Amino acid sequence: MLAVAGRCGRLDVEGGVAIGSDAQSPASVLVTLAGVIDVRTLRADPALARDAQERRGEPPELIDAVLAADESRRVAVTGFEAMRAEQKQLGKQVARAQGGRKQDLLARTRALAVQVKQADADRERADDELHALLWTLPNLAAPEAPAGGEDDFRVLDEVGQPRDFAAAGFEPRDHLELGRLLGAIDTERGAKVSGARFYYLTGVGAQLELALVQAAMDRAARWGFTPMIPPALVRPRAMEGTGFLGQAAADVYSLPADDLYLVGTSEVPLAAYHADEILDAGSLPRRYAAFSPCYRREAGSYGKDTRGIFRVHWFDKVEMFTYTTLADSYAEHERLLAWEREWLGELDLPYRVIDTAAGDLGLSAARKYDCEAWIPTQGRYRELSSTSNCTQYQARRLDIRLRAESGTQPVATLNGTLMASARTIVALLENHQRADGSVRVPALLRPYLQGRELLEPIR
RNA sequence: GGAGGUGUCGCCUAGUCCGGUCGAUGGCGCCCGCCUGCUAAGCGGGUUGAGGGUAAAACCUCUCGCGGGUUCAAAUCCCGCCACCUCCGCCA
Repeated sequence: MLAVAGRCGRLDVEGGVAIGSDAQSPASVLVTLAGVIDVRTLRADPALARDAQERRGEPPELIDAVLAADESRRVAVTGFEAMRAEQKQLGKQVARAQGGRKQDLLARTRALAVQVKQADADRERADDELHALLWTLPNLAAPEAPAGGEDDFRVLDEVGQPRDFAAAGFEPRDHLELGRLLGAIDTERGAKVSGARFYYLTGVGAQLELALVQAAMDRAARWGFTPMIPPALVRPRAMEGTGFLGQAAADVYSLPADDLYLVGTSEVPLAAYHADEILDAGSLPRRYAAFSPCYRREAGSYGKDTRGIFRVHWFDKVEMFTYTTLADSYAEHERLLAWEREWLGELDLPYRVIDTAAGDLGLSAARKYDCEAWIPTQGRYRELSSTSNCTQYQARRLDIRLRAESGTQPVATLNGTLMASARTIVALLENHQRADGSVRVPALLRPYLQGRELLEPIR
């Protein structure tokens, strides 16, 4: 749900070979792989990087362009620095010199100043060119991620049994119809006021969302996450740093008059939270759970999921986010998945877990698991939550480091949905409905709904 | 929205009027060593980050909120921006 599938991820993958999941230690492999965005590592082993690009379905030539830009940059840097050093030396002599000798020095140094300025401009241009190229590179797909595109995911697990409504003797209503019966969802007025893909949660619908949010935040806090309510409008830096202005740019709402963006997920403000900071290794992992609205333009999804509130321009979400070391990130990814599963289990929803294919990863993810809940009226599993290991990709862009004995190094960042409101409501209503249109409240939510066990149709 | 003030290496701070001797003072904290039954105190040293360079060093460059300008030379002068603080106005 987080990553909006984009153009880059759609290219056909040819010869993309996923290294089997039995590959020894994922950590040891990825320590080197994840550093690819670091030019020096890339310089040291370009073949590895080219190969990684191909597995994602991306053009490997980009790596060579980066290397060329890097070479030019180093030439420019060396040239500038040599001149600048001379200028500083002469400058010191100028300060001490007198009379004619001073005039001679000034003449030399004046000429040099022009050259230094030129060299500095060259260096800056070379720097910008390298930087621009580097920022177009996506993170490297983990060797374990299945090769291919959107449909090439691997199913890791299925939990629970989809209900047999035929056996129960009634035809399931879809969430929109249930929402009307319960007085919980109003899409007509949502469209009147804001347009297509907008809605009002009304009455018990509003209460249900608040219950879900509170239950999710309470759980996250219990698991050790620091509760957060972050800003939903951010500067370009935060958006770029998290990789959302690349392939997903068309799905981002922007406010050009104020140079701000509406976030599609609180992953953005949570990742940028520690931008430009150096964290003590001892303070990791740092875990945050944020409640925020999420805004998505859903460009390119015309005609998809147009009924109800399954795919909307705005919803609220409780998101988990972790800062940790690269070495720990793989285990943390599994932990985030485990928490997502625990949550879905407590909601009594049948779901499956998939391992997203390399070509369907967002710009910044190295690996992504989605949890998909069964939607009875659609007869299939649909994404309810998603967790990504972004390794050091976002941390490099946002300059978030950790202090270790051997200097500093980028941290690893991970994110995972705990509760995305609109879709969770869809899944709850449809899966827990009864013949009379009432809906059973899972035990976990009852304390947050005044003990109610059933949501009843109004009138 | 209006007026004023502030922004220095983890924290605090000197320097900015009068440009070069300031990559930058001092204290706290932290690290290493000495000393000491132990701890504390004391003594000596170290302690921004990044890039280039090297086998590794040496060495060089950049970094005083950010960006630009003036100058042979900018923490220091000029311009713009940002953030924070105070006061006034407005407002959920």
